[in-house]
Amino acid sequence: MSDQVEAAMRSEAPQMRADKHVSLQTVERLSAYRRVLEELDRDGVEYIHSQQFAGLVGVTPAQLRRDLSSFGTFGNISRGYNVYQMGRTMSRIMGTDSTQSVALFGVGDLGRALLSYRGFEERGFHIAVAFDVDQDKVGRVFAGRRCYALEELATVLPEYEVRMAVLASRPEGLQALADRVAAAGVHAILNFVPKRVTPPEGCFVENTDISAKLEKLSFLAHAQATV
Amino acid sequence: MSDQVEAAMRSEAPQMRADKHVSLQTVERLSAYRRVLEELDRDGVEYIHSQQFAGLVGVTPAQLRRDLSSFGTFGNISRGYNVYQMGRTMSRIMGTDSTQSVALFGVGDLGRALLSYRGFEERGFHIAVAFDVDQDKVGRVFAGRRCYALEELATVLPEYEVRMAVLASRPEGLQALADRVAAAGVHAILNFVPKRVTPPEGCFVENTDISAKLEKLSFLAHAQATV
DNA sequence: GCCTCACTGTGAATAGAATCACAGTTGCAG
DNA sequence: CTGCAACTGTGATTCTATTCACAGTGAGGC
Repeated sequence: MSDQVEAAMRSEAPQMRADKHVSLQTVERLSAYRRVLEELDRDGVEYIHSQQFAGLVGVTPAQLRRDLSSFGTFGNISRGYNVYQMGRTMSRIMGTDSTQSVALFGVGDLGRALLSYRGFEERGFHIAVAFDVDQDKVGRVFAGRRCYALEELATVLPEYEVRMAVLASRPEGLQALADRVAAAGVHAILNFVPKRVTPPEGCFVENTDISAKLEKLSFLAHAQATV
Repeated sequence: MSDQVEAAMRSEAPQMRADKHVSLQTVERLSAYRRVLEELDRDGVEYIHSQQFAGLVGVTPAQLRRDLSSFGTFGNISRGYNVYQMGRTMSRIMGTDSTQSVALFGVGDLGRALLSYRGFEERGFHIAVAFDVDQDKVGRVFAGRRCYALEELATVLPEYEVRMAVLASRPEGLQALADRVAAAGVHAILNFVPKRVTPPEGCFVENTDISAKLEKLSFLAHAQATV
């Protein structure tokens, strides 16, 4: 298969273009696309059409094609999309084709769970280092990762080549923490703390509030019951 | 303050209406609104205008007013919104004014973290019981919650009056698991497993893929660097 | 009691995302 | 080599969400 892949890469290298603007919604679907492509590749599928592919991801074929078209042209008409090739391209687009170091802030219950969560590694992310304010935790090693004091931020982050951060700390002083992290050169923050973070200059913030998800479900279930 | 609250509840009971259709996006913002209202109440704020309120939540005042208007009329012109009253109403709308029992499926790293995560209780959710396929885990008690075998589903769920479920299992057989859970009378499923679940009949499914969030951030950070 | 001021709730306007539908292409069969 | 069948990429359209902007209203001052 490798030869075929090489051939495919030479003859069918996609016209990747750095498009003006890609919708955030499209970006969110990208990882789902990549995951399905990986599965297909594992199953030995070489080409797939938008119809079947869309079915596996759970979107309409039109939406899939539209999403892909923001990044260039991938499809080989009447053969469909080259699974391996496109998987690689997706990874390259998302910047996950090589492993990236991530720092964790807050080694509480959630933080420790994230440290032992294997899903990150599978997708090209490695939590390399942890930080906490609690002096009892500083200096200890959790799931193979050393925990530093917040004060050591500026020296430790460059050492581990960290460019992304995950926040799982207490809500108190969350914004200040985010600001410090951004100032230390981090450009993207994933926030698990149920409190709003105003994105520091030059830094993207993504909020994930798992209780909010439950609340949404609760609303839907109740609403349905009432109707 | 309690007297005032009582008075407020009597004199200013909001015109709650079961509106035809509420946008999902509105629902997602609801929990943010409620969280801010709780904070304001703790700080002793009694009334607040849409301008300041929206600022705290991070939305525009127009959007806030529009969102609220799907549920009825809350505002007291020229005094603004009654913080306590509205917080209660939000809880009632979301069905979180009384604690709800939730079942957890999969007691791996993530599952155990969720068991010890205190955030759920604070918002009216209680993980009452856990299930796992691993015979080593069945019968044990994790963070105060007993772990049952999947086979006991049908008898145990009603016992704990569970109406919502959280999935944190292996990806294998995820859809089958979701179907079984729904068949046992659960109407809402929060899925942490990075694999698509087709909602079973009469059941809502909400997917939360934390790696996907990191991938999104990675894309944004890279895109910015390229531009 | 009346006037003023500023706020809410909402119709109208805009922006944005998803879908439709088809022109253009390409592999393949004969 | 020619014609067919079916797929992609995309302009046009529809649908949905957000923002604008203002009519109507109630609290407070005088």
